[in-house]
Amino acid sequence: MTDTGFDARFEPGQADARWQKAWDEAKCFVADSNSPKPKSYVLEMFPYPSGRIHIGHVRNYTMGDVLARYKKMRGHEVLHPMGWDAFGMPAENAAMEKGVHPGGWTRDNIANMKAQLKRIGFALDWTREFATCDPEYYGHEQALFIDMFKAGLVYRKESEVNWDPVDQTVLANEQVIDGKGWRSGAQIEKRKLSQWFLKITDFAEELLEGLGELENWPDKVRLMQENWIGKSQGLQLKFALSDGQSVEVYSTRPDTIFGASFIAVAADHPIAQGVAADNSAAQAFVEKCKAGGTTAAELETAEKLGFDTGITAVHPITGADLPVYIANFVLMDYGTGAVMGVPGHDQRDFEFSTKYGLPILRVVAADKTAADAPITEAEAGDGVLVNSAFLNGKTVNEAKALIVSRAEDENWGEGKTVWRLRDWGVSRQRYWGTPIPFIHCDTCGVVPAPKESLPIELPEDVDFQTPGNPLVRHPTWKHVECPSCGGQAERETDTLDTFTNSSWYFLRFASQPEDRPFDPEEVAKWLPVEQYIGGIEHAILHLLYARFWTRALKHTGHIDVAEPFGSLFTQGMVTHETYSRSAPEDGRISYFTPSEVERSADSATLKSDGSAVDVGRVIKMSKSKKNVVDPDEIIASYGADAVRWFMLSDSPPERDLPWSEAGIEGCSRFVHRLWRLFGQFDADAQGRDKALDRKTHQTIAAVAEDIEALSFNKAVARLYELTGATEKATPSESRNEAIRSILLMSSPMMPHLAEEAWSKLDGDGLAAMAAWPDVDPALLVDDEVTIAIQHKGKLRDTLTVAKGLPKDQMEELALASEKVQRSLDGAEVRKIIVVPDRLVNIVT
RNA sequence: GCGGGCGUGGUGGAAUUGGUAGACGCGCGGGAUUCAAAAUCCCGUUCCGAGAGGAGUGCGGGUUCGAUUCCCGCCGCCCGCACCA
Repeated sequence: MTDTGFDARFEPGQADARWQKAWDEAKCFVADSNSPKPKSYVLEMFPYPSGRIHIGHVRNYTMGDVLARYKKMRGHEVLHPMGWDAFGMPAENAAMEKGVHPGGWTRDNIANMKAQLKRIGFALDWTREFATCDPEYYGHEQALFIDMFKAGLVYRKESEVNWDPVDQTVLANEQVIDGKGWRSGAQIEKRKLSQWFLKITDFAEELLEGLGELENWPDKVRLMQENWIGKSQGLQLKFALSDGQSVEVYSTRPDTIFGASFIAVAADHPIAQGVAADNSAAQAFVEKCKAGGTTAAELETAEKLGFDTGITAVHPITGADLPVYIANFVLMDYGTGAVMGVPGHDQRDFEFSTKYGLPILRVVAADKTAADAPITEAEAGDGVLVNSAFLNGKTVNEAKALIVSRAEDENWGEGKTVWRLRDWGVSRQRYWGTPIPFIHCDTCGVVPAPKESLPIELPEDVDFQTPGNPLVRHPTWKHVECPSCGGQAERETDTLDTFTNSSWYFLRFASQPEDRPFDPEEVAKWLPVEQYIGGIEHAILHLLYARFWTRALKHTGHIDVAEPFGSLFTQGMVTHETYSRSAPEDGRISYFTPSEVERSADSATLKSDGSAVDVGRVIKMSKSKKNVVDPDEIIASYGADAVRWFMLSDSPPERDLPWSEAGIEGCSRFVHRLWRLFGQFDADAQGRDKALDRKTHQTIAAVAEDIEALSFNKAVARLYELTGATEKATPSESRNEAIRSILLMSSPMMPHLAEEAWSKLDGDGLAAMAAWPDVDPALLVDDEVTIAIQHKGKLRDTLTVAKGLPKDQMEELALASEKVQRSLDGAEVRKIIVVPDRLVNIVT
């Protein structure tokens, strides 16, 4: 055997850094938009610079990296960029807790995390890196925001926030715990502020329609967005009130109008406000509704409460009087802020009616004879109308249409399309975000900042020792001349929701001119993103906002792309079991990190004292439960390739990946096993090995398919199989070809190992630039197949037969089987089902 | 509460479109090598059963010659719910 110069062991400690440097120097991963090659834009959701790369990031970026490297091997010009979603609350929290500046804290974090990413060997085009907190980025965002304003997509309106009366500050939903401020513990109030909104509802129809074209998005994400947009057809109808006014309600079930037993309005509905003005009990109830959380989840899980206003509404058909309630579960933002309560056929209305003793009527039943069946829970299903005068016997859909046309004829209501989607409130009363580029002038009103004045940069000299927004307190920052009249005016002190930063960053990656947000021609070259990868937690908000911005920018003439992400993949979380002990005195639980614990197959002990700890469930890694592993530590122990391989193996990428020490060790063993196999390349070997050739080519085709489908776990399993088969084979040209193919196929996944072996085997240039191995189609098909012989649906025997064997011969062979005859035991054969190349099922 | 998803050995999972359940990895058991260990290699490993055979994909039903796959009803866990990113 020729000496290939392989060292006894692969040393990731030395090889990793060496090859990372080589890729940098060769500018391997810098994307060239002028290249004639087909273009692939591979993008993973960029991270928030929290300080350390999390193992979940590693998984996300490894998947993208494999695809990017694979595409390159297939001859594509690949854009695989990275940047930082750098605005957000954690930086302000750090500023408050540690007295550091949010900007400095963020930039330090970015430097650390970038170094971590580099150590994993990602094929990223770092020349396009930016952070959203760079004035060069958010200045362009300000310009885009002004353009949207000019296009009529931006407006201001009153909207509620969580107000902490002690800290005198606005809190995010996650900072409100059980209705109390997270720091102050004070009862949170809802307070109305004038805030900025983007008219995403103008695009509701388009965003809904567009989902139909996103064939390479997971169905679940499309469905979630569809439900979120929530298009519904219903009836908006007017009820005359006993106090001489009227109330408009919206219902998606107008067919159940004969079952209405009350009207309910939101606490901030004008009718509720009117009643509260001169009724202290009503006032108290409205106040009560204002306390507590603003989130939909809280509203809907809260006990359904109502206040009887004493006003009654006249049923437009029966003329009956219905009581009007103020209710805590009615949302002012949806429909008209008032509903008709039909307890028989809506669960919330049912609970409400049960509580307040209101009549519960059946107006829909399975059939006419069930008209008087008692109602024990709300029945929202289909059926025929009963107890409903002229609607009796009609189906739900027929009844809906009849009621709408009658309402329109008689002029008390009209059919209407209503969307659940609300306009996007982008105002944040915080420092660390994009300043909203507007100026408030007493004379001219709210005017956009001149484009020449952009970027409007955040002031550096701010203090976080006093609660509230530092931009408001800053001595000079907000004072400016009105661009319109030149008089004294003030800057807007609200900043933009950080979701706006992530709504167009993928365009900035595609091109980065200084004087414009992006170059439309470059955008046209790269967009849509060929493969976007990120967490399922972004299924609705981020992805919908990014789709909206893209469409809005098309509308304003900036670009000619409607959908930013051609193909979407949502990956699962990385999980780990937890280690804890509860203190005997007070039962307080303290958690331990995996590195503090010695874990064997059936026990877990704390390294420091050698006694047992409790092993908890496998859950998402979180700092509070300490079930985290640090990428740096494991890379130092096992090398980048073992970590990358672990990220790809076993668990399907869309599912959660449980981290385990044993698993990473297994991966590390495989890295070294491959190294040994690569070292067995024998330049003097002669002859072909037909079976191995077939296996090699089948694997190349299958791995390519798996990578393109992002089924990395399957690609990994196939590489294990081929590795096993190759190890067992005797030296031959075929075996050398198998080794070379394994090397190239493993290159996107374990690039450092591949590069090291490639150089030893005198490969041309860098493995990262090599081509994917070719497949001989003739070797893909087997000429024999194993078929199953079943009797009564149970497996009795298997036979190896020539592929494409005619049905009657398969049947004959099946009946000839001794095992089958024993199972049949002389029973009469009634039917034989034959599936070519698969099975024969004998029915007796 | 509402919307969406997931559930297969000790364990992560595989299984064309309804067609041999458990590929491949981890762990575990046995063996080889070694002064010894590490590393490596070989064999075995769903459960019950000596075997023949039987049972088995969260639970309970259904459709089918045949169901992990399709349908209905439950249970458990996870994600989102508009100011976390």
